[in-house]
Amino acid sequence: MSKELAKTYDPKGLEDRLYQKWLDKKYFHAEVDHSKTPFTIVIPPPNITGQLHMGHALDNTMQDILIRFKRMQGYNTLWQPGTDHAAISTEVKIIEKLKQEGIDKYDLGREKFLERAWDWKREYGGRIVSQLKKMGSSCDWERERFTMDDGCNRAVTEVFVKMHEKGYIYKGARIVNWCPVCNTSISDAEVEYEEQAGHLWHIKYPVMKEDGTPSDTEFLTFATTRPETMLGDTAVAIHPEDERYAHLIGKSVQLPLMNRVIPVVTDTYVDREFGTGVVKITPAHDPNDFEVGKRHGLPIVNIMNDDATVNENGGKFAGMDRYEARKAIVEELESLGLLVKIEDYSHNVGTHDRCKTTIEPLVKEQWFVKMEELIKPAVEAVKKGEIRLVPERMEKTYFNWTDNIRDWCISRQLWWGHRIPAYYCDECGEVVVARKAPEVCPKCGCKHFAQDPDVLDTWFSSALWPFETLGWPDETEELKYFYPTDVLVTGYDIIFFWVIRMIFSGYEQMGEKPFHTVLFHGLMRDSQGRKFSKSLGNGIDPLELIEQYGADALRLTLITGNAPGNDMRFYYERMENSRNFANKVWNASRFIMMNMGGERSRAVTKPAEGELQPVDKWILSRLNTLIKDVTANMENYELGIAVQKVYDFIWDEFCDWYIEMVKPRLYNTDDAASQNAALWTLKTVLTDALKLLHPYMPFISEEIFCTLREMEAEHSMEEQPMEESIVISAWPRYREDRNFPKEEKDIEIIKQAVRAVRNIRNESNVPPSRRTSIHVVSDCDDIIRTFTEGRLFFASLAYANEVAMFRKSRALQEGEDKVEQTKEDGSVVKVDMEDIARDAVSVVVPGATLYIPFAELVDVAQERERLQKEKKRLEGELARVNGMLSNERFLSKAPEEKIAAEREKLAKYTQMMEQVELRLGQLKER
RNA sequence: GGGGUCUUAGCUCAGCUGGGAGAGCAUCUGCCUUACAAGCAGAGGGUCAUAGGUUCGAGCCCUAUAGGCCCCACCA
Repeated sequence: MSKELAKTYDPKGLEDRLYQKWLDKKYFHAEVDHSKTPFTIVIPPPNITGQLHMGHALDNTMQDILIRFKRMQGYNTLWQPGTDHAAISTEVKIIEKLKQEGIDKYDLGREKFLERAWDWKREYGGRIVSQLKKMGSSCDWERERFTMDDGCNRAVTEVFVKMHEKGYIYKGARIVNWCPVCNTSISDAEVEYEEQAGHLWHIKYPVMKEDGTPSDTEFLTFATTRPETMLGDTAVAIHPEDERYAHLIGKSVQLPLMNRVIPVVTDTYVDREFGTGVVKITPAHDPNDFEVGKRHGLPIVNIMNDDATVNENGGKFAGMDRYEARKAIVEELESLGLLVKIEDYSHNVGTHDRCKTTIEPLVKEQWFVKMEELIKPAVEAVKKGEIRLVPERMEKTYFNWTDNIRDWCISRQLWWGHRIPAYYCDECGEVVVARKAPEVCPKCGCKHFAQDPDVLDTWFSSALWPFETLGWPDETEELKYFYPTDVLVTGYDIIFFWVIRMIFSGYEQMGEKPFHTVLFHGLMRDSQGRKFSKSLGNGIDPLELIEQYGADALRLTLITGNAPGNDMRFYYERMENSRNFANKVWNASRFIMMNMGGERSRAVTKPAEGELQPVDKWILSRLNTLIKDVTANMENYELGIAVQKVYDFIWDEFCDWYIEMVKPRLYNTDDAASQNAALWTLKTVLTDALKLLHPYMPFISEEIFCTLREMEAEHSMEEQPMEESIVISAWPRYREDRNFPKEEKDIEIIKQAVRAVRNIRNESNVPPSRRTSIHVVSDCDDIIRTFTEGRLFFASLAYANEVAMFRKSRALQEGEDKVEQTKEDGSVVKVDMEDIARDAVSVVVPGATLYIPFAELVDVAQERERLQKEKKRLEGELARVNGMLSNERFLSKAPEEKIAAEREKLAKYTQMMEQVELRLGQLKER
């Protein structure tokens, strides 16, 4: 392996190589180890049909960041991976594929179909996994699971049987959401409501006379959005206190077209204000009507086949599609004079979230989970804070669902999935729910059983994911050690489908929460804020982005500038910026290594504290603060904020300031101790910065870390050797002995001074080639010392061609009137301080004033304007600070530090004001 | 109908417990300076949606209004 980094940063090759190394070294593998604290995340299992999309990329990046962070902190981390069989999605895909081959699902038969499904799983199930690896996900792949592997199958059966025994699972005829295209029932959560323009048909039914014949004059008029369901009407309802219809209570109406006589019932469900205050009741095809029907003992007339055509109960309309029938029925009613009017009406129509087909409410025998009791611990857990939702506002959404919970329809009329462990006796019809097929009917003793043909909702098995993947229902060591898991990371869009169901399942089966924190992220959108979708063709393939920019850049892009739970737009510009940052890190590292190794090979040793120069202490201190802040942010799941701080530190403070400040020391002096201190600081800061960056950008940080380590092994006398990989290195710790507040302050002042000089030069159009002399007057010893002894300051300015000479002077304070000035040819002359003051532009920085001769900065008018602006600003600041400090309530209430800070500001501003006024006075004199 | 959320620089968004308005991109100026032009040094640009309120002090807390987005809900 080469000891040097390649000339240019190129993530290609590098990333795959490192990932393979991590796998070989088994860094991601976790074993039960009671000497360490576990930290566990279970992956939201991607569908086997799936391909990596931006949502996965974001989701997995967040999880990987947390896992890598905790791993470095010394936790025994397990990121449990796996895939989901995705019952309906997969089944639809396979049916499509079969269709292309000209094969019909039903002709093929269940067994053959399942074979095809397993083939599919074997072929494509691994695809998403290899794509996750491309992202750098540090999952324990040796523990990969699948929701339909043997263990999960056992778990599902176990839960089903146990809950059935407890009475939590029951079978019953209920209104279910039926998808006529997918030919299955679906749960409430899978129904998506869509506003559609429709019509409101006003129809009237004749009231029955005493003699049993329909009246020609008296009618009950009502409105409906679905006239075709009238074929199944079994009553008409009015409000019990509606005086308009009081005389009709107990009477009947004739159901036209079917010539059925149906009763008029009273029910408070009817809203007197809406329409005519009359509602037709179709118990078989409307959830509300179903309830009304139950209350009044009305018959249930199902008029619809599973494919949404009218069945034999629909009389002459039998065989028609639901929309054809609607048309025919309206026409016929019109011809009978029973259609009053048609209004335009827009209303919410339920559609199936997978295929967008309008769902049909139907009465069906289905399996349900009774939610009332189950949900209680799940509600309590969040209320008591046992489970924390991040961001907190998700609790509202959570409770909104739990408060209005309805029984969960779990049976699906599909083939791909967990088959329901219910068996029906061929002879007597007895239902046996058991872990294994029964041999003998407990009721009639016969030996022939047929298993329920239905399978379970995908989410039934997903709900068990946090414990079934750890070995449940067996009491494995893993289960005892890793459960409850720690954090669940997922999008807020599946809070109902999955999060809540995992929580109540955890409490029900394990008697314990499945995780203590749920970290929600938002949805990824395109640059125009639209969802990524196939039909829009606006999808962006994360794999292509990785190919072009690298996984590190993609990860950084996804995590920056994003708050938990907020949607995020994707911009290529941001990818470029991330890649540029990676390049920056790469090059800074190259610079450091160039100086450590190669021809100028030096042994870097830990310097004595006295050998560290103020700038060294400054950057070490800044790093120390950074470590503290970033760690706190990450522990609080503020990943975007944390990485932003690392980014700013590396690019701004470390690269643009520290490295520049240190260059002259390395290039222009022979002071070995100083050089060593600089190199040691560079290396130390880089190493820790890389560690802070590693969870976000694992590949580049590892590559640099390892290269550095090799150099280190050769050149350093450091007592603590670097770890063999950054993956398993120790997270940097905040150290009191690396706090240098004084140096931090001093260097901040120097930075301000440098900026001020640059500014003036820039504003005054001083060409870079032009050298400028600057004289410093200061009452601050520290600054003078930094300016002089820490030559790096001059040098860095010189590097930027900003300062040629620089001499200390306390002339004004000391009463001296001459300062030394070194000319370019090296000769030293004495210059009158008064002359300098009069003929110079002054730059005021805290604790010092810099004078730049006018001769070199010509525009006096501009300078005056600038000073006046500055004066105005200072006046504002002073007013603010004075206001605060003269406020008694502030003084009594505000914390000491704050008051002290304000006092400091007051002093600072006052001093600055004096300088500005002085300078303005000088300018006038001229 | 209920709830959530957003409105901050030209664009997209950060801004953690109330105390000196930020980033990326875009624009303008000047630099090929021996890690990096995927770069460096600067500049311009904001009455933090509107109106009230609490507070010594509000982008941040409260109320109302306007507009956008999202979720939930059985008004036929």
